[in-house]
Amino acid sequence: MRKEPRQARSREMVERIIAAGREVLVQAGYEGFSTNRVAEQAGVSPGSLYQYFPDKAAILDEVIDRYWEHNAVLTERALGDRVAQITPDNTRPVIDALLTAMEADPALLRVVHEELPQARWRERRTQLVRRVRELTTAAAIALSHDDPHAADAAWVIVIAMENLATKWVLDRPDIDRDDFIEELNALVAGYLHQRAQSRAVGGRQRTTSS
Amino acid sequence: MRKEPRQARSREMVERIIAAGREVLVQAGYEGFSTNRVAEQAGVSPGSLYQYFPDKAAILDEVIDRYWEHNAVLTERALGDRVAQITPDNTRPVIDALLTAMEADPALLRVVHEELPQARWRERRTQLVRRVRELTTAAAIALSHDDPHAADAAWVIVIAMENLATKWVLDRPDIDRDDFIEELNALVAGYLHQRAQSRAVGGRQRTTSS
Amino acid sequence: MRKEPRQARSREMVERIIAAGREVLVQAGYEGFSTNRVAEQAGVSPGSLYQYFPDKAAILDEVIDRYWEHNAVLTERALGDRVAQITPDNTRPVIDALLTAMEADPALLRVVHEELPQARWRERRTQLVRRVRELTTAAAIALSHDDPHAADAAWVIVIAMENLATKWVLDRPDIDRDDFIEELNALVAGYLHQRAQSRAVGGRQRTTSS
Amino acid sequence: MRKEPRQARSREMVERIIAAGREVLVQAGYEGFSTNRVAEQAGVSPGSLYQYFPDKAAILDEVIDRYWEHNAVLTERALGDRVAQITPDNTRPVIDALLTAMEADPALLRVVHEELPQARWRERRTQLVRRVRELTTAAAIALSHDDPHAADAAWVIVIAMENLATKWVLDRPDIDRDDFIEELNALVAGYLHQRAQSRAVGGRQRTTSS
DNA sequence: TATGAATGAGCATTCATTCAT
DNA sequence: CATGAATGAATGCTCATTCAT
Repeated sequence: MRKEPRQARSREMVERIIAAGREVLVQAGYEGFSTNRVAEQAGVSPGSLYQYFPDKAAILDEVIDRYWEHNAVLTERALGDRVAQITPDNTRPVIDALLTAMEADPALLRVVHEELPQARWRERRTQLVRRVRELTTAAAIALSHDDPHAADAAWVIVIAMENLATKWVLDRPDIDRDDFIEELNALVAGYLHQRAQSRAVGGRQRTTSS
Repeated sequence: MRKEPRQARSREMVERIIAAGREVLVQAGYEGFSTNRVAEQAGVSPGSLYQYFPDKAAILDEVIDRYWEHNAVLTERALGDRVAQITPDNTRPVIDALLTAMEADPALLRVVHEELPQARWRERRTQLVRRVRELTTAAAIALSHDDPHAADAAWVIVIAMENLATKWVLDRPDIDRDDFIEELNALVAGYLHQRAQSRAVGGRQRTTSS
Repeated sequence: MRKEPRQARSREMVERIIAAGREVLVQAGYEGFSTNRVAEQAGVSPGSLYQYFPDKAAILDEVIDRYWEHNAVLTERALGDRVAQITPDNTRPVIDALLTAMEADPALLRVVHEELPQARWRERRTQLVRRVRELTTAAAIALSHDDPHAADAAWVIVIAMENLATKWVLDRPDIDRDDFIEELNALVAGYLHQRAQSRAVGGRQRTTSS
Repeated sequence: MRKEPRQARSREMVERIIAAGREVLVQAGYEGFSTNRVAEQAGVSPGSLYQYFPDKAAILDEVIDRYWEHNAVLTERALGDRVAQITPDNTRPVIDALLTAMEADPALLRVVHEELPQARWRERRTQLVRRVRELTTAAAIALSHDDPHAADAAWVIVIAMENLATKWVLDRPDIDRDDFIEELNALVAGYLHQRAQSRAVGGRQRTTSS
């Protein structure tokens, strides 16, 4: 019981450091993410950082983890509400949820996507993606029961959606939000129909050979 | 004319530095790209770098420039050979060319896409993308003459293609190369048909409003 | 109050660096004044310098400032004691004070006068000089109330005094200290009398015209 | 005889390098005086410098030597013309000559006096000074035949003249040229009379003792 | 001789990390 | 626990000098 306050203290410090880390990441970018700055932002001495994290990388890892977790939760929640409405022809709720999640913190989104060495957080990204992928695979399969390439299609859709949504938020192309959702919906729907049709017609045509 | 050998010497040195720069970039990553390492890799003294490049950034820029130029040339050439075969229903040659270009140097592709701060080289990327985009816009318009959103569709397609191809090369999902080309072709074709059809049916349906 | 030792630590470190800086300046000269050398001389790591000074120039500035301040204080004190005895015919106390100040640290005097780019520290020098100049102007005016060239005379005297004293300390000509003071006193006194007399006789004679 | 052209070539190159060195010294200052700049200014390769001078310092030495030599010649010539007019009461021609010499190249004068480490060229400076000193000593002795301190007086006068003239040219105080010459003349004349008088009255008065 | 590419020790400065207090 | 002064290896870059051609 006497340990409680200490534990509480620890958690509080960890949170403070992570919050400061996120702030610094957003304000100063990946290259400006220095331990001194994080410590200063957290109102803590540089040495204290090392009581809670083994090194600078660990702080950054935690910040990024939190970011993906946060996004995953947002998406989960959004999907949970609307999952009933989703069909291969109407993926708008999913896309909307995705966009909403990304629009929550564009500054951090930018740093995460454009400044971080992606390799280090590849696994983390997967977690957000997974749920959407599952749904998509289900949809692809629903449309064409015995498609041996359904998983491929799901991969294509998820990657495309994630990147298009990200780029739309970051690069702000001159496309209205609703129009954009419409385009993505058309992309998915068209893709699935096209595939179903190709299979019905009798397999793939190959015009190239590598 | 008697100066030729000297010029040759210069070129040789420039090439050596750039090759070393590329090597360091691949091996040590963007953060490990230091002038001392480049010099060492080139078997040259640090001072020599500065006879051929004004500063570190210039070396890096040249490495990246070469990369994009290389890709652009490869793509151009590939497209040149097959451009006649391209239709909205058969984008396989374009996709194949794109993949081939990217497969040429996956290690560098990884650094360029996953470690470089994108902001600094945004413009470079555009140059390769442009040619594909033009073709795509043309295709979108061809399919639906008075579509006010043709440019949106082109944006969607180009971003999707670029990212899917990149991710396929880098993340090596378990998808056969030909199958992958097939999927991308279906994605584009399905998308364009879906859009054409939606427009024919009488405008868009909106289920969400933000 | 409990912070005192820390403050003391800081002061101590600053003093150590400045002392080292002075030592390096004297031993290695202006051109040899490098941060690494200062750090080594201070028995400190190069990085530590930058906790107390923003850059190399700041260390150097502080060393020079201290030097001038020290000189100014010495001179002020010396003058304070003897100012009553000063007349146009007896400037010995001023000269003595000036010499005493300069003799305090001839090695540093040498660097300051012979190695520093004067432009950068012109202003500093002025501060010490000013007091003497005021006294001198007063003396010049006292001797000849309505002389429009009194300021010129003050300038001549101050520049001459400063340089003669400096050169005497640095070049160690074979002149006894008391004899030297006597000579300078004669120089000033003779100058002022000569000028007063010339004016009385009826203005200046010009033998040259430019 | 076949060696003549080579020798001529050598001389020419040496001259070119020295001229370039002077130019660089004036334009870029002592800190900007780099071998590369000198070579470039001379239209010569950096390596060639080392055929004629052992190192950078040697070039600089020669430039400074020439400067003092030049000044000495100018002064000699000026004095030669007017030496008959010089008396203890009329040093105007000497001063005028001194000023004229210094005014010939104020930019170089500035570098030589305010940027160069004086210690390295102490001896050179002496050469210009010597002639004036001799004349002055003669004048001092003329005024007071058996003065054991005549040499001291000469030293005082020469140092004072040199520095006052230099400072006048460089700092451009608000003193008319003719007025300035008048002041210096008064300084010398007054000084010599004062000393003669003191000696006549019966030796020196000491009010200070160190 | 003359060249100029190549050198490499040296510079000022930064910042993740440690450790005595 | 928390501190923050101290560290020192590493950075990008300069420039006097050398030497193969």
